[in-house]
Amino acid sequence: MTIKEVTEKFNMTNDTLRYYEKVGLIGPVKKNSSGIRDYSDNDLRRIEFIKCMRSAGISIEVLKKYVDLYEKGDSTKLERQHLLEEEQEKLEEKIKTMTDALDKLKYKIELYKTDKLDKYL
Amino acid sequence: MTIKEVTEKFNMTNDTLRYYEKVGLIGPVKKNSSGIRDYSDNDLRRIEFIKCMRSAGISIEVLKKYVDLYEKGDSTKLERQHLLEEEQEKLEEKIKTMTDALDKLKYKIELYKTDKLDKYL
DNA sequence: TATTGACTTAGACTAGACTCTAAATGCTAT
DNA sequence: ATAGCATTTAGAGTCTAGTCTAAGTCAATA
Repeated sequence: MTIKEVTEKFNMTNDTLRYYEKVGLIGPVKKNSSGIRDYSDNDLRRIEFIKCMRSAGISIEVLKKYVDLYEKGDSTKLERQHLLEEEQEKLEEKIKTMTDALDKLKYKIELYKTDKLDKYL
Repeated sequence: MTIKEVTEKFNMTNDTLRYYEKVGLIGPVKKNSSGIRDYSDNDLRRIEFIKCMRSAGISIEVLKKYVDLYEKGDSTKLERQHLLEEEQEKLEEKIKTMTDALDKLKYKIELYKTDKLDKYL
């Protein structure tokens, strides 16, 4: 699959794809005889995972660490699990923070709708 | 209230407080005869709101827009309401995105725990 | 009175994650 | 075979949201 097709499939730019490859999140992607990338199913699987985790705000640094552990083989399984568990906790906290903010936002909007706004921001 | 007390109350740095003031999110904060900031209750209320919205990822640009509308007076009420409603939608989407990612993360962790991990990242 | 520590400013710097540029090469359609 | 679009690289530039630095002022204390 060409880079163009990948960008369309996952709705991301080719710059981002090459950037992820450069920092080692994916690939190195196989290239054909004239040097053009040909993404494998495995590459696509990774990109999907990475994209999903990035959209949740997990940093490239953490993802890189996970990928590196994966590359080291089975002996890193437990460490990988712990890394994911830590990220799970962080993510749960973030969702909670955002849900709290959402509630406040909704409350404020309700004040606007019912014209019960006080004098404060 | 001094800047120090505010940083402690809201657990943020004085740099951030002065930065928010510089870009017009709060204040200008009243200063005493020797030029030192004395935050009012109103300032504190704003800081709390701003901090909460920032923690949910709402950009400084958007918050600045909201503050500017507020400063313009009652005639901007409807516009402010719409702005908040837009942010509410964005926030709900973000929370959904993150919840989806969290589910995938949990599933993956479950694979680790039950040793049912496949050969992929 | 001298020092210490909090506060002030303007402005430079940083981190993270892209995003863009330039220059070269490749592919495809006319 | 040539126009025109896609792809490649290395490396520079951008954006957001702070964070840090330097140089200075001020109040309280030893």
